[in-house]
Amino acid sequence: MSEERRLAVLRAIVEDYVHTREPVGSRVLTERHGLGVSPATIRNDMAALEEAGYIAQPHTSAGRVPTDKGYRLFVDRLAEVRPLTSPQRRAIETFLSEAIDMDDVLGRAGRLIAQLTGQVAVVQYPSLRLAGLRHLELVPVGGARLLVVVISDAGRVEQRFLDVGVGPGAEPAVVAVDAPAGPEPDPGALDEGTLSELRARLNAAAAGKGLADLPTAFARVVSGVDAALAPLARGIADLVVDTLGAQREDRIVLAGTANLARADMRFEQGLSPVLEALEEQVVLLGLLTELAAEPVTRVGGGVGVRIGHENRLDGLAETSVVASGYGGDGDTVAILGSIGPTRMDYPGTIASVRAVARYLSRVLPG
Amino acid sequence: MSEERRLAVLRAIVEDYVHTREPVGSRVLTERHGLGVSPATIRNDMAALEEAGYIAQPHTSAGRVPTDKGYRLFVDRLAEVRPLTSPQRRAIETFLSEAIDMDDVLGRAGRLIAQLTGQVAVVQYPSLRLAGLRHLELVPVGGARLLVVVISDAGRVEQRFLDVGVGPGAEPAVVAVDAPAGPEPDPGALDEGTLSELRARLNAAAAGKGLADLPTAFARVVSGVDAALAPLARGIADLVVDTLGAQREDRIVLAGTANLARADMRFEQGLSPVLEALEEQVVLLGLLTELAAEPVTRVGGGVGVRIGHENRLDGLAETSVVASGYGGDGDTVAILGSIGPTRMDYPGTIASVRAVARYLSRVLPG
DNA sequence: CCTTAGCACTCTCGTGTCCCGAGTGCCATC
DNA sequence: GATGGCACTCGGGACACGAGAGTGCTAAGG
Repeated sequence: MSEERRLAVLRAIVEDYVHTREPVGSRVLTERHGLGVSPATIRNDMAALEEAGYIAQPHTSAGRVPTDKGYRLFVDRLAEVRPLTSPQRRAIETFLSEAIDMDDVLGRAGRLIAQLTGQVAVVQYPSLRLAGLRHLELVPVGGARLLVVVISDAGRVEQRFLDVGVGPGAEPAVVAVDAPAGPEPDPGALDEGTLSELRARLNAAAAGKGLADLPTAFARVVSGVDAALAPLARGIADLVVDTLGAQREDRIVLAGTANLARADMRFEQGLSPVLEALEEQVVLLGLLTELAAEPVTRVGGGVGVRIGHENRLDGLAETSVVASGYGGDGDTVAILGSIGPTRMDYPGTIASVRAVARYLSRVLPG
Repeated sequence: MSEERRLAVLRAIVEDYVHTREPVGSRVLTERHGLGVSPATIRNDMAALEEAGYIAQPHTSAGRVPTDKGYRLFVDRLAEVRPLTSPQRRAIETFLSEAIDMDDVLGRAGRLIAQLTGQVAVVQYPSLRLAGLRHLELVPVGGARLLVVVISDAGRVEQRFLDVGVGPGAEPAVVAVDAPAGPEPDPGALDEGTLSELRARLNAAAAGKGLADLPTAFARVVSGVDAALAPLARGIADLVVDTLGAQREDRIVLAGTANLARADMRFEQGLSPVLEALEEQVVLLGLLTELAAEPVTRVGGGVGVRIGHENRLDGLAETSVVASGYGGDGDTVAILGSIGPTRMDYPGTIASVRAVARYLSRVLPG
C-alpha cells in the first residue's frame, strides 16, 4: 500500500471530480487515469484516504468526493503549475493595454479574470496610504458645500464633500456632513476669490511634503490666514490629511457574477449566501487582506488559496478564494483574485490570477 | 357584467398574485378581497379578462396569473400611488446624507433602493456633458506616462492616462495608449518644470470657459508654447476636450444582486440570463436611457416602467424595470432604477425609486 | 504483506401508478 | 346579469419497484 499511489489516487479523484463534477468511483478511476491496478486496490486506498479525511462519500454507494482537506493537500503538494498559453498571455496584454484610465484598468482586470477562470473576480483598488499630496482642488457646489479633490503623488484621485456651515456671528463653524437637506444658506457665502487664495496657500504649503510633514505644514497655513477663515482652512486641512492617511482600501470591483448562476455551479445551499457574502465588501476585503498576508498558504509565486471552510465567512463555505497581491514597485498595495466553487480548476485559476497580477504590477504607477 | 368590476377583479388578481406568488383562483378572490359576488361570477369576469389577454392560466385547472399586458393595465390605470411612510423618508435622508463623496452618494443610493425594494438597483453616473473645465492636473507616472486629471465645473472628476512617446529627433510623438508594456524610455523625459508651466498655461486658458470655447482657447496655448512641446500640449488638450465632451454615460453601479437569488424570486429561465443582462452594462444603459426618454410609459411623476417583454433584452423578459431620471437643476443628467420580477410591488417600487431620485436631484451639484 | 476476484449489501434515482384537491367551464335557475 | 350545481381536467404528492452504481469484506493468489 504505497503512500505514493495513495496520493496519486487523491490527485486523480480531484482532477476527475473537477472535470465531471460527479462523485467518482473506483472503476472509472482505473479506467480514465493510468493507474495500473484493479478497482479493488483503489478501494483500499480510498478507504484509507477517507479515514484520513481527504475524501468523503455523499452517501453510501456513491463515489468519493474530495473534502476541503483533500483540496488543500492537492493544492499544496499535488497540483502542477500550468503556465498560460502564449495566446492567452497576449490576450491579457492587449486587452489590458487598451484601458484609458486607472478605473478602466482595474475594471478590465476584473472582467479578464472572470473570463479566464469562468468564476467571479474581485479587484481591490490600490490604497492611498503613504502617498504625498500632489494637488488640492476646491470646488464650491450648491449652497454651502465644498467639493475637495485630493490628488496623491501616486496618481490616485479622491473626492470628498465638506459642509461649510456659515454662521451669522464671528465664528463660522465647519460641520460634518449630516444635514445637507436643511435650508440652504446664502449661496454667496463661499467667495471665489478667498477660496482660490486658500487653495493656493494650501497647495504651496504641501508642495513636496510627504504625508508625515503635512499636518505641520498645514498648521502654519491655518495660523497664517484671516481669523474668520481659519476654521474653514482647518476643516479642509483635516479632511485632506484624513483622506491621505486613511486606509482607504474599501473599494472593490466585482466581475463575472453571472458565472455563479451557470448550471454547472450548483451550490448545496443555493447561491444566496454566496452573493450576500460578495456584497459585504468590508468583510470580503478583510478576507482578502488576511489571505495576502498569509505566507503559509502561499503557493506558486505569491498567490494565496483559501479553501471552503478555511474562509471565515459562512457564505463562502462552499467556495474557494484564489488571490494575489499586486503593486507598482514590487510590494503589495492591493489585492485581486477569483472566487469559485471549492470544486474549481486550481492550477488554471492560480495561473490566471498570477498572470493578471503580474501585469498590473508591471504597468501601474509605482 | 360591469366593466368596472372586471377591472377590480384584475386589480385583485395582481395584488393577490404579487403577494402570494401563486396563481389565484376564483374562490380566494372572493374571500380575500371584498368583491361582494360569488366565485361563479368572478369566473365569468376572468374568462373575459383572459379573452382580452390580461391574464392567463399556467395550465388548465390552475388559478390565473397576470400577463405583461395585465400588469401594464394595472400600472397605468389601477395602481394607486402609495407614498412612503415618514420613517422611510427619514431613513433615506439620514442614510444618504452620511455620504462622503459623490461615488459614495451613488453607491448608497443604490444600496438604498435595493434595500427598499428588495430587488436589484441600477444607478447611472451623471454624465459630464456640457460641463466646463474647472481644473486640470498633470501627474507624471512611471516612465513616459502622464496621468491627466480633469475636474469639471459640476464637480465630476475624471482621470486618463496619456502615453508620451519621446523620440530622439525633432518631433516627439504623442501616441495612443497601446503599448504600456514596452521598454521604458528615459524616465527624465518629462521635465517637472516644463510640465507645471504647461499646466499653468492650460489652466489659465481654460478659466471660465465653457466646453464650446475650450478648443480655441487651447489652440492658442498650443501655438504659443515651445515648438518641441507643441505635440504634447496638443495631445493633452485633445484628451481634455475629448473627456469633457464624450458622452461618458457608461458607468453604472449595481446593488442588491443577491436579492435575485432569494427563494421567492424563481425565474422560469433561471437567473443566468438576468445576471448576464445586468453585466451587459452598455446595453443596460441603452435600455435605461430609452426608458427615461419615453413619456408614454411615464406614470407618477417622471418614473418610467417597462414590463417583461417590453424590455428589448431577452434576458430581462421575465423582469420589469422601474426607472427615473435625476439631476441637479431639474433636468435629467442620469438615471437610476430598480429591476425585479414582473411580479413585483409596482406602487412600492415606484414610490421608492421616485423618492431616492428626488433626493439626489435636490442634493447633487446642479 | 500487498493485490485481486467475487459477492452480498446498500443506497439513489428514475419510472409508473394512483389518488386527491383545486380550479375551471358550462348549464339550468333565480 | 348573477348564482348554484356538477362533471371534467390536470398537477403534484405518496408509494412501490427495479435498475444501476458503488461499496466493504472475505478469501485466495503472488
